[in-house]
Amino acid sequence: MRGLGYHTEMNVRQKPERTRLSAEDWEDAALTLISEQGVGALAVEALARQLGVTKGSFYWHFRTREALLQAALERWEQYGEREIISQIEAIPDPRERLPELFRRVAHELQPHRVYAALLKALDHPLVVPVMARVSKRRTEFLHTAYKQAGMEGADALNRARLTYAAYVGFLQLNFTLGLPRLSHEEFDAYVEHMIATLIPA
Amino acid sequence: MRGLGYHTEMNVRQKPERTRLSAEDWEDAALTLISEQGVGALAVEALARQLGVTKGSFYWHFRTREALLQAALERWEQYGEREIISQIEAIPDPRERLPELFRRVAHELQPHRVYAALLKALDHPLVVPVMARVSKRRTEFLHTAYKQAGMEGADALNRARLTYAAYVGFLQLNFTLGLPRLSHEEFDAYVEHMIATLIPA
DNA sequence: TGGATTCCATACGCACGAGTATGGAGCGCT
DNA sequence: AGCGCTCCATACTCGTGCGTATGGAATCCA
Repeated sequence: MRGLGYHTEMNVRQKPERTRLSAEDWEDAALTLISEQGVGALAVEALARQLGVTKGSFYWHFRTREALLQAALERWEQYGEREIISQIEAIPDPRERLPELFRRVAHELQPHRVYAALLKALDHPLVVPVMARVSKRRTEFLHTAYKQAGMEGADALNRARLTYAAYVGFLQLNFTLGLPRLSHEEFDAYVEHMIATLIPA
Repeated sequence: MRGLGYHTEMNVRQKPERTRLSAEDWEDAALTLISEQGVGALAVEALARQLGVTKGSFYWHFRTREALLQAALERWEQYGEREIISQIEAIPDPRERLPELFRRVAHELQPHRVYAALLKALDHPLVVPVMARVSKRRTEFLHTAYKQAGMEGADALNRARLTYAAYVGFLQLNFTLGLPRLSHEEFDAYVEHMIATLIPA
């Protein structure tokens, strides 16, 4: 569990072994709370209870609640890139990158929980620019991937937009809306259908 | 403006000509407020100010704030279907229905404001079942449309899911995130690209 | 070991928004 | 005219959650 990936040290979130807390501990706890309960549930006293301390601790590390949100979002944004992108870029054949990307993203649902939670928190002014940057970068990544796969300029860009929109919409519909409880086989079939229709042969 | 479509009477939202209010007036005002400011901004005193009355009026028509939300959502759900669907079903050639649907949906952005606002309010327990029902119906409509266009059973269903996910994601990315400020020409090109890739030739 | 610094607890104040109580103005009906 | 019902205003209570003030414990360092 806890399988996100923030925090540099292991052995976090163990109830008895709590000594002193750092700002990063609060940010990590905030991110896990967001991924489980949404941004709206981010309250300082609730977080403090969960960490076994009181508000007094919090307001030593952060000036305000918004400051924590800001820091947590920044942390998430900086951490979240790098991994999958570099893995995909390591694939030699450009025409194999997109299908592989689709399949990997589809089978690692855990890292998308925060993104999905942030998606339904687009009311908040602080998350909008973060999501805008992240979505822009990912769409650009898809854009170059489609170009490397042999598509023309304008088509590659629109295909990238369409692909990312499908990703976002899928998260909303199946993750947070839990719409058509897909079985494992149905889900795989859906992914393969996506690959077949969105990726040029 | 105000161009949604609730309320049976015309002449609503005129400041001086206010006599007595009905429950429907509150529901309509709630929906317009939601489409402009989001569900989180739905406060009874704010609504009352906007309608030129006080809370005393509100709590005569509704037992609680949640009751208003519930009623407004119900109203929106019942009103919002019928129109476009029946228009599309009137098109004789089944293979022309999907492109026409895409183009019509793309050029009537106004009715999607509420849906987009509800999309970023999926935290709230009351909106989840409503959005689930609406999304389910629309996806099923797409499913039959794809079958009528000549696709096989499983492919038609997955294509319908993919299409609707792209729609939802587009709303999130461009509407609420305002991501790549598309010009009118770019937007049309994107829609045509969608038609070309998602609809079988 | 004593002092400075870091981290945390306790106890407040305060704003905001939902819900309640109660009385009053307007209209229909006889 | 008088009564009753509908709709609304005013003035509260109350819970919740942010932020503050201040003192105490733990840790580091000279």
